[in-house]
Amino acid sequence: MIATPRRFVKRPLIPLTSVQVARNRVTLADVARSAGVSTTAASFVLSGRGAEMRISPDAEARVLRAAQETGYRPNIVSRSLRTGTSRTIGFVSDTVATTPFAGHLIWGALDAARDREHLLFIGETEGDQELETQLIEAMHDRGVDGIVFASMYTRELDLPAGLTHRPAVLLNAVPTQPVAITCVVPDEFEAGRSAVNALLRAGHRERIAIIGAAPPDDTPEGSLAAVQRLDGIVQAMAEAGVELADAVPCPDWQPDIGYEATRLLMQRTRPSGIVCFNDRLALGAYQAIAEAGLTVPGDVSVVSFDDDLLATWLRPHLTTVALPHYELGREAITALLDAPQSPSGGAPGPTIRRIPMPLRERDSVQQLRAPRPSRPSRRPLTPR
Amino acid sequence: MIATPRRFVKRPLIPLTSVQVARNRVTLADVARSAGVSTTAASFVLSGRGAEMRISPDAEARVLRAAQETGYRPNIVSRSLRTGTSRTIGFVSDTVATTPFAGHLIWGALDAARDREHLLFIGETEGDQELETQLIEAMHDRGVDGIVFASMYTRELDLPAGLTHRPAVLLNAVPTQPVAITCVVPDEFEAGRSAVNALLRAGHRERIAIIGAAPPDDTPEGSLAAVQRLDGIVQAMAEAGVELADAVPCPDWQPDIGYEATRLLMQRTRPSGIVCFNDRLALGAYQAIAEAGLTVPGDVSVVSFDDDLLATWLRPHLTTVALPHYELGREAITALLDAPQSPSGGAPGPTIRRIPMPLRERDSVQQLRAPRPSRPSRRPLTPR
DNA sequence: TTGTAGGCGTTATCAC
DNA sequence: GTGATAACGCCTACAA
Repeated sequence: MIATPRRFVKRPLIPLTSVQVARNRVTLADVARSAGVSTTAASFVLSGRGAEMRISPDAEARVLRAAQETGYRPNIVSRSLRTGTSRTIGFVSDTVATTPFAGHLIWGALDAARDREHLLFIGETEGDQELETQLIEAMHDRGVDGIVFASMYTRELDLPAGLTHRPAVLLNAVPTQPVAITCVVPDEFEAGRSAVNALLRAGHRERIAIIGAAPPDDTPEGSLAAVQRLDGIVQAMAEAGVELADAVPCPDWQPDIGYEATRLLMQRTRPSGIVCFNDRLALGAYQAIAEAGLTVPGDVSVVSFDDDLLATWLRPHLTTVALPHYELGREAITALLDAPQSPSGGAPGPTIRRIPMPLRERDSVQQLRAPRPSRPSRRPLTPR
Repeated sequence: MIATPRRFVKRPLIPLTSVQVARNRVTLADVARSAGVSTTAASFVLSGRGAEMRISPDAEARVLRAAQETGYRPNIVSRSLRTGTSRTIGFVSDTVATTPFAGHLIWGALDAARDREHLLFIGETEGDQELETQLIEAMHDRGVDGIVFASMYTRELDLPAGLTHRPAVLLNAVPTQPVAITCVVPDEFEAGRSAVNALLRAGHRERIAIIGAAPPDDTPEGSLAAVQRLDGIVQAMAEAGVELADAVPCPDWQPDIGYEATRLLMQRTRPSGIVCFNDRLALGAYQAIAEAGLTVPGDVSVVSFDDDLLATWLRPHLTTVALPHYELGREAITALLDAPQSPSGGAPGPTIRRIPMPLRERDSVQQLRAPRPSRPSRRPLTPR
């Protein structure tokens, strides 16, 4: 009665409903029966606590074998009902489609989730506040262990209802309210410094211009990226003792706007180096520069932000400061799963984790003269 | 004992585990208690079958009000355990990140799912067969109602294990095996016809060349899109009685390849119209044409496929046949949810739903002379 | 060392 | 017309 693995023996007849779902999965009870032990024993063995519970090695082996042979997989739905944990995370963002970035954000999140044996629900809100709440509720209805709430461009946002009750992480965003929540954002300020520094290091000092925003604070509405990139640029230039030659603010960062802005720039200051606030603007800049009969980087050097796919499609390849979307996605999931259970675990404000934005040096910056002996870089002393 | 809504009355003390999850949701029992009826009655009312079960109007009203007031939301996990349906769908694709298209595919799927009150699990396989199986199993462990298995470019694929047991739909792919499964794919063949026809309609007849594949069958490995676009192009030209002037096959459809291919073309045949097999190739073509001191569309007209974001970034805007990613995503979910329950519901082979690829006419095609009086277009008589 | 039993929240059966 | 009651699959306190 012990040795013979009797699979699928008389399962109790269940009253079939008119439309009965096919349930042909192997259950824990099946495994236990097949191994000749109780479901309790089987449960302990399969959760790795067989030794702890002092199950006999023989019984343990039988359970393991039975599970193997029957291809048993635990039903996470029922486990979730019992334990309240579903190995499932909700990923809600304002956009998954319009920007190619979204893919990498999700990619990183998926990878991190997979490492921890979690699955991801995806939801898109298109910025609709009611939809945000609905999605978050729908996910909680399905027992998610936590939610990552993501924005596609770095910004401040009002925390949607339902996020605060259970574990949550903000991705690419910080809350307007002073709530205790973990935020994962790219380090846009350092990125601003990196971008101009690429130009400064190559010897550009005279005619550096920027496209996308203008000091002190002419930036696209609500874009934290714009503000912080600008801050970084301004600070790095001040440190180097270099004047900003020109700046064209842009309401929207699209190629045609970059094109017009650059035409304006070429008439006004004819810069030798341009920092574009993203790669699309840079595409427009390339077009305008070519149209003026000039070349990149021979006549004009161009640096940019984002490291869009576009950056390596352009000729010459564009030097740009990358948004580390993959890392951002990863970090958000990691932070969520590693978070202490209590949301009230510390200071009464957000915990902000800044992810570095690496400079991708390519072919759009002209080396003007031998690099100056680098003096020890003076990093800012004031906290941001 | 009836009228007073007593919420949160003595819930039975449950033995707390060491780490007990906070369960502060309102349950059906809470609602029933609050309305002074049994959970059965409450269940029937809330599932809209109150009348059918002849619940008194008064009781029904009380239940509805109690649910409203307490903000009751059904726990889908437990419902799923009981009924086997989770209002959840798995979306597994080989890539969500590398191509911007993926976003629109997912977008359409999300929208369709939301219309039907379903949530989407997302998974990425990177083409790894073991990962495919793991993901599909992980989703079934969580009780998904079905799975959409998506490819990012149209192709044939081996059906991964675990897909056939429960409802599934193939997106952007057809199975190599003759299994009964619904497939949703873009109509690449008609797209091929549309592309050349845009050129032919504009009066181009002499020097039409193509970049990306060459007749009869020099196409990138495994790409159904390449084969079918080529077929469509060849057929449309044959119908119009026009010879193909030149063709450059490309192993990979990237900008630099398009650039080189176009340079070759300009030396060899100096075409007046080029059909590029995707927009990235077209970007390369633009670059090569400009470098040769020629203009689009003045000297060379360009048509393409995909309607990448790129298409409207280029100057002039690119005429291209769009991949309807949003529609594809929508259709896959719709097909999945509308599918008859039995997988063995018909012919022993895939059911293929072809989604039209619309031509986006923009500024890269030059009208050569007044359009010829269109003779009735001879559509193919042979089935594909 | 192993098994029994109860409960997670819902739905469905079947007596009253 | 309504309300116990059982069951979905899993986990675990507790009894044996």
